[in-house]
Amino acid sequence: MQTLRLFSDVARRHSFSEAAKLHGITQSAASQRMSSLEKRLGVTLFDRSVRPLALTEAGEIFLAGCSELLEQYDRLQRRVMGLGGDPSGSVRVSAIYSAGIDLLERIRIGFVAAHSTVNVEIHYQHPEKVYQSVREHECDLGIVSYPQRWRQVGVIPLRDEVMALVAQPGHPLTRRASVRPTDLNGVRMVNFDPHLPVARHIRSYLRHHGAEPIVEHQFDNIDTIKNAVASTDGVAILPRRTVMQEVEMGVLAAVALEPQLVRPLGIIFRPPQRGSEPFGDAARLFVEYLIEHGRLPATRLRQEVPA
Amino acid sequence: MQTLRLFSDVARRHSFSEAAKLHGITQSAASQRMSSLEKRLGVTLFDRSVRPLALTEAGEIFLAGCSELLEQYDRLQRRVMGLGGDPSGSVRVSAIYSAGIDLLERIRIGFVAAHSTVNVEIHYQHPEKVYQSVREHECDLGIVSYPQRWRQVGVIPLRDEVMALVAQPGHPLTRRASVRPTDLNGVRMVNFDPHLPVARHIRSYLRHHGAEPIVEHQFDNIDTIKNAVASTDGVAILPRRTVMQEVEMGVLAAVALEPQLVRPLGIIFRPPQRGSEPFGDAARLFVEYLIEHGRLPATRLRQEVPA
DNA sequence: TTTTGACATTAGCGTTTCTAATGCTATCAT
DNA sequence: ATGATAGCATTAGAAACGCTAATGTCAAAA
Repeated sequence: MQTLRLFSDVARRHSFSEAAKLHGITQSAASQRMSSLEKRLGVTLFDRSVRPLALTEAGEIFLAGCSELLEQYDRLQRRVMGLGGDPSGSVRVSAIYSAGIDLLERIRIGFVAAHSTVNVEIHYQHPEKVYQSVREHECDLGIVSYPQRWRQVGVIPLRDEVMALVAQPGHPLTRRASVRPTDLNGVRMVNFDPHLPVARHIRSYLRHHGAEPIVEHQFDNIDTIKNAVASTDGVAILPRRTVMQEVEMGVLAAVALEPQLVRPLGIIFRPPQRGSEPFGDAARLFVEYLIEHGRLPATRLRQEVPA
Repeated sequence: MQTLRLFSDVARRHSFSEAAKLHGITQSAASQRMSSLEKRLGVTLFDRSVRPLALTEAGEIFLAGCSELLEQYDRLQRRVMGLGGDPSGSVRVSAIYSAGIDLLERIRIGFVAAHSTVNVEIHYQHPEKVYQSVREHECDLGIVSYPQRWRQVGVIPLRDEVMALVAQPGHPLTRRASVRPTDLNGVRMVNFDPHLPVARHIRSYLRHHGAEPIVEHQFDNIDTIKNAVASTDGVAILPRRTVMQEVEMGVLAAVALEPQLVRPLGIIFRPPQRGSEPFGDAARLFVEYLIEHGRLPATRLRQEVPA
């Protein structure tokens, strides 16, 4: 049983040493246990010939089964131990960078304060990696923008983030109370990398409202965009929340867009296979907390942007 | 894992020593392992103060969970090992005495011949015990007559056994090609114990056809009834199949009943709980074999007896 | 009450599994 | 290319764990 748990951790982290540390044993012990597990099963579970350790096909299957098995065992143990109380265990979250490290960290801290038996790990990654992590059992849930009910993932809408026009404090457009898309005609703009969902939605928003800004640069990460805007005369459309701090410090200025543009954030998870629960108890608890505390205090009605 | 398997066997057999033998270890080892399991869980699983060892409430819950878990693990292991072949493991069957030791044994032998990796154990018990065994996870499936979709068990009809009038070879009624219920008026009869379902159905059959035999004795077991009939002038209504041998040997005579009376046999099983399969792979295979080979060569249409 | 069967307990031993140290190899940076 | 680095494999020895055998205890049956 403990060996399965070790396997699960090794597989998710793609590392013997990390998993070993986590279990309080040496890397050597982990290696030996995994070898003997493979011998028992008569199957190679890992591909050791590549450096971020990979799983073989059999390993993938075994990982999926193990996750389910372990969760089930934990549930059983909890039931038998008569604990109606908090579940224990870990929740692994993969989030896109721009989900807001500050926001998620605040939520995480509040959560572990309320449920001290649960450990929450958040990894920030590129959107593609988030989907992949969820599909490959490397995490319990993912947080992405514009969640798509893609094959192999389920979706829970989380919140709509209001987008705002961002520019240097001295920029002419920042004088106004709000900016309309047509005001951006001919304005130099910094946008997201075109293969990020958010970039496609912004372009679509602009095109449908007849705006044709000059896209000067494209970055795949919010911080770089903020830096670019702060040091040039370009503008950008970013989630208002992500620039709050810079606005207060006077480094950037933000102006409301008219009509409003929102970026939906959502939780994605691997949908239940035949007969398994979508989340483990710890993960479910966290999702509930996330929905409760992660929504905007006063959520405005979500406004659809024509695709 | 192996400990869970041991627990499962101990719980089902209500015996440390038997389970230990089954696992090729000493009773002492089994005792120690179970103690340590209890310590790990922080719960008492067994009630050791009664002699056929009992399970505590927590033990019952844990057993149900373990069964599920172990089956799931076996499935996973098989998948990973790339075996699309026969499942391995044990199938535990509880059957009523009168299901026919000869019939079931023949089926069992045929089955293990075809699937050598599967072990089949059949226990013959009283009907109540069979239901209890199924409900309490002590077996994978049960075989009973007049299966009732009682709470907590699922039902698969297996076969209808034709009932016949049985008497000493010299008895007047055995001269005839068939016997009608009214012919039994005033005849001395040996019947099943009234709290067996089959007895209630026979009485109901007789009453609805206006027959009023004199019920002289009541036994809860077919062999005793056969003995009683063979050594007195009483008659009995028994499944024809169960007296074939005695008829051939000239110890008993059997005559068809008109209208026909049948006793349905069925398979009972504990219905799937949330998300678990109704049978393990080995058990499913056996059930399929049972249905295939356990039905009468030419099954006559089942004839309902008004309740 | 006595007997019997079954579980608990203990000590000692054997196997398993761990650690520590070292070697090997894939990746990365220069 | 070439060396540096990180991570896994392998080994031997040590610690830990689980098993057996023997004995004690208690519930159920006679």
